[in-house]
Amino acid sequence: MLLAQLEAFSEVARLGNVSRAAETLSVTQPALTARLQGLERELGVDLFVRAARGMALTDAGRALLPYAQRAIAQVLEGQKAVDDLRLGKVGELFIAAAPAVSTYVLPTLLKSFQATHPQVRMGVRTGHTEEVLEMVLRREVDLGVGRPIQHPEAELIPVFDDELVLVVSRHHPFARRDRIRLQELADDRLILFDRASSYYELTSSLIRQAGVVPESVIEMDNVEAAKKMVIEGLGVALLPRMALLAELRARALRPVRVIGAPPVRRPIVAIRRTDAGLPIGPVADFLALLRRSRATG
Amino acid sequence: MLLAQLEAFSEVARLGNVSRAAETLSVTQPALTARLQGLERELGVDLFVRAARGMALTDAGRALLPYAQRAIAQVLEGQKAVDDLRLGKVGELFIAAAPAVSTYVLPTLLKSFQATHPQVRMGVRTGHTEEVLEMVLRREVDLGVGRPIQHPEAELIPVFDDELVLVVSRHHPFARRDRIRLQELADDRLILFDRASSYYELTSSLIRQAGVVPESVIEMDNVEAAKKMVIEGLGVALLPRMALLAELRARALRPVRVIGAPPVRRPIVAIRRTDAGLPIGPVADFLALLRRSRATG
DNA sequence: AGATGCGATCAATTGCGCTTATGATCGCGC
DNA sequence: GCGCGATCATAAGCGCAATTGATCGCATCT
Repeated sequence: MLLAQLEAFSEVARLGNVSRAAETLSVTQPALTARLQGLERELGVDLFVRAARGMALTDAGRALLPYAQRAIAQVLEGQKAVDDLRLGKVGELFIAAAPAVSTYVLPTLLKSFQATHPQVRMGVRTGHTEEVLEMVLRREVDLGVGRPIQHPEAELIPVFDDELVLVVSRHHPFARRDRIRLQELADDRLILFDRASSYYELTSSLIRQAGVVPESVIEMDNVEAAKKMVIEGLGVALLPRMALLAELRARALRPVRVIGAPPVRRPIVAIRRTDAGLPIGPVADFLALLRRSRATG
Repeated sequence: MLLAQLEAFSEVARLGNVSRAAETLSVTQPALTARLQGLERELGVDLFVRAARGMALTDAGRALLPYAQRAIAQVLEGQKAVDDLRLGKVGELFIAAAPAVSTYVLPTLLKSFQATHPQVRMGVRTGHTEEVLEMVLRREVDLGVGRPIQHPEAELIPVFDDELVLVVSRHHPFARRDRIRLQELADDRLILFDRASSYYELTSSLIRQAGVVPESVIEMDNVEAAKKMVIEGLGVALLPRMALLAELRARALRPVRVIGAPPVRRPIVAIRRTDAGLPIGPVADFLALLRRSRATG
């Protein structure tokens, strides 16, 4: 049985006239006649009584009509559901993100996403990249955001590069200078944060690599506290740029470039299950937003 | 969009495997692949992620699946509904019938019909043939049963011929004789029934035609009373055979043939709206039963 | 590394529906 | 009463698309 036959049946039943139904369906009248005959042949009953005045439903036709209409309606609704999803109108967007992303990137992004996708249910879960990967693999979230991590069932989509920025307080001597030499850091107190974060390792190795042994080190367990310490003039810190946007803009913290030390860039990637296919709908839209957000970083 | 595409989609989604789905659908694997690709092209989204292990639904596929399944289910249920109707399993059988039919024919018939069609809702309305016609035209009933009556929107289907039978009591002198001459009736009391019925006219004209003026006439308004009168020996009566089946079988009434007077036969017909099409299902089954019942008359 | 399973692709064929054109029937109006 | 318009059915030709069997490419498993 063909959907076209049911549409023909439904439309002819509605209009009681093959020729007019042919117009509204944009086919020729013989084509419709053939569809109806095919349907009647397949079902083994007459669906219409042919009169000079047109077509009238038989009992069998009356019995079939509601089923045909419901079948057609389901197809249309299905198309609409897929369209809505494809266009990102409806759906879900659950994201797992690393703490820095979750704290400093997502709020702004999700706000503007919510504005353009009011019907999309959203949710965020925070964890380190390994946990993000787990949540993606367990399908607890539609998308993960974190640093690159390899797994056969996960694929990574580059999103933007974060950068470790050396910052000092506005009153610090370095604040007036464009750039300094790494050795000058030896006199400063270095503020590290979150042993569990990948930044810790990066920061430490950078320092060690330069043979600089800072006079003292303060270890914090979160970025927010570290920033406060720097602002209060307790030391300098290498912090991810995405965590500093507000303070840099307000000039509460000043970036300092280190001569000879190339910027430490860390790619941020989106993590998807390999078997989820190309992102569509809300996920695709959010990914695009995420990549554009590089400009704001 | 084709129903075949939705079936392909649904089955592949169920089995996660194009080749196996092709088997259960009795088509080749490339055919299924083509259907899926066509559906994806039409919807503008991927429905499956192709992996070495098979096919996995995408979000879009998951969104579409319930609609596809419901559409298919509606089609199947529609087929079943038509089949049930065609085979007379379900449906309605509302009959309008002339009084004699309603009283003497339908009870037996509907009893056996009910036995073979337990799921069919039945109903009977009684009226003279003109009223039966009206009920048919107003679609209050599926079928009328009565004497022939012409109307442009009604068609008549011969069912059986009823016969007017001259009956006498078992003690009547005629009871021992095969046949009598019409003139012999002159000595008898003639029992007529129901001025409103067509039988009245027929009976009267038969008598008048023979030039016989019965000694006396008793007029009853129903067949049942008339039969009782005859049984009690109060006279003779010309009554429809279908109203006499029980008494003839019990030999409480005896039929008498009148020499030279051909049997008065009256066709009983079924009455259907012209625009209702060929009877199917319960109506068709009952019609067949009705025509076979001629044997019992 | 070879074998296996799976889906995509290819080329030839078939079938089926669509369109245009024509026929058949009926009701209606002049 | 006869032609005309409306309506659905039929016929013939065409073209698209589905089917098929074979083959390819890829990935995984052994």
